[in-house]
Amino acid sequence: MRYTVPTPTSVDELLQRANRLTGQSFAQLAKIANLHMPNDLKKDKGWVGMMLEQHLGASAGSKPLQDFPDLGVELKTLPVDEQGQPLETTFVCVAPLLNTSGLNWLNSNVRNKLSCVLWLPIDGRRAVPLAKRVVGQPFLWRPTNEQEQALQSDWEEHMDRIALGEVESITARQGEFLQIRPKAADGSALTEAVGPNGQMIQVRPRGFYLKKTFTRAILEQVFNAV
DNA sequence: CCGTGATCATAC
DNA sequence: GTATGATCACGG
Repeated sequence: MRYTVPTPTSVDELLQRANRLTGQSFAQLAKIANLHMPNDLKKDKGWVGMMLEQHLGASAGSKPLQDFPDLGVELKTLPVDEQGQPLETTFVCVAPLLNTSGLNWLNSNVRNKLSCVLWLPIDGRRAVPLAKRVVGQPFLWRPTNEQEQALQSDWEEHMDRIALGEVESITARQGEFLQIRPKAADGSALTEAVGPNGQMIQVRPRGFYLKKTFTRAILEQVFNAV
């Protein structure tokens, strides 16, 4: 039997539910959800995120939508170290490589996903057994105008390259806060893109990721507000 | 294969 | 030490 929670009908309800997870260990939460507790995340990289989705009643599925479409809220776990600093970049969504002419920042998937995020900091310390790690203090975040402009600038730079057939020349070093990196099941995954001479080429699918400097600033803004 | 959830692990 | 490029699992 699968553990299901009804999808929250308000942001307040979602926040209350998220707050109740604070301090709970992954072992406790796995038991409640009737989930197998892996020893590590080597072969279960998305385990924590999916478990927490279940606890919060996120709509299942892999649609390119927010986790709580009716509330306009996206859920993101953020693994942090002992000092509360992000341990990983944050995946946002797949990067469109084809038919990009009608796309702009305002209708982009990146903006939609990041317009309102329920961040769930989690203990990401590898030295701590997975079962003993705990959920941190969740918080709801909307980008400031400044943050959104920075993201838009990066997004436009990346999309220009893609539109010009330069996807293969994009590296993760580009973009101040938003980077593009491969995103695939393995090296055999291929998708179509525009090549340097406007022809179709096959490339590894790409995804948008937030660099750690960006999520670190969000954490500081929220927890170290002076 | 695509998009969801991400972390792994090696090159730097 | 850490970021980049690679990879893992799953539902559809």
